[in-house]
Amino acid sequence: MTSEFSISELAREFDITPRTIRFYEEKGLLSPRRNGSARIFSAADRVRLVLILRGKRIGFSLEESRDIIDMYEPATANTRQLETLMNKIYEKRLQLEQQKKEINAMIRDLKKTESTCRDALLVSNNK
Amino acid sequence: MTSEFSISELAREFDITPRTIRFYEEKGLLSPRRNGSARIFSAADRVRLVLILRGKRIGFSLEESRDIIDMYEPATANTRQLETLMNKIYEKRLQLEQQKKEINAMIRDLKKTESTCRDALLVSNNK
DNA sequence: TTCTTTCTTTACGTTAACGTAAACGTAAGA
DNA sequence: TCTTACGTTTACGTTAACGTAAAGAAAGAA
Repeated sequence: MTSEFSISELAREFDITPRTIRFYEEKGLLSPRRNGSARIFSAADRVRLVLILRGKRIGFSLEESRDIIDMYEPATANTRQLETLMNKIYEKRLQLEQQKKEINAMIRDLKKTESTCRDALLVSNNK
Repeated sequence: MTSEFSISELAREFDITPRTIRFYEEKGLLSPRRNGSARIFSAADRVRLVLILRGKRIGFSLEESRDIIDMYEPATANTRQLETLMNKIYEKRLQLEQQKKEINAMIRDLKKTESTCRDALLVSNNK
């Protein structure tokens, strides 16, 4: 019950095509185990896919997502590597905070427009 | 002092190329006034450009940004149009809220990794 | 007047992120 | 045994979002 998946299982679950998954592997974002020539995806592979798709929704390129995902697994790094990694993580967090601000600004503007619309509707209904 | 701008002025201010601005016009996101053949950008044009660039940072395509920006100017719409517009705005807001959640999730994960790094550094320094 | 700057249009090139199709292997079911 | 389903690799096609270069107009400085 070590949960493994075929390429089409994952494709179906996340509503993407097998081609997309193969493309991610081609770009070094995934490296599933093989059974002969067939790909076998572990639970960890699945998690990576989830992170890739999340990155997409946030607006990251595949390269950015790969960089971020690689941060999640420091593995066996020395002190120097750990320090530069922490800096990278900090930078990414700043970037994400910035994106949140932009999103909030856009939401605020949309709310304003929405209330303007509502007012216009009230006027046209009460006249 | 009705603040107008040339194409290169805007390009410099936002650190993009004139080509990019022309491209946005080509795609219907901008429609600056003309003096002969030269483009003259109003303050309103500049605001639209700001919104386009903000959309990019959030991860929107130019088409999405155009749709959103068009929402900002209901102009002279009838009741039916206003209602569908409000629905669109609502949808976009939901999408943005969702993006915020994804960003928060990513920040949370990065924080976890960061503290893991910090722990590793402490160990290697104190041993 | 010639040079430099800034603008224009037209058009072909480039990168990312896949789509699509060809050509083939393999295993299960009618 | 034939078909259907799923898998593979290879390779060319497509769209978005510009980059880049060519060729020329207009305007100001030396």
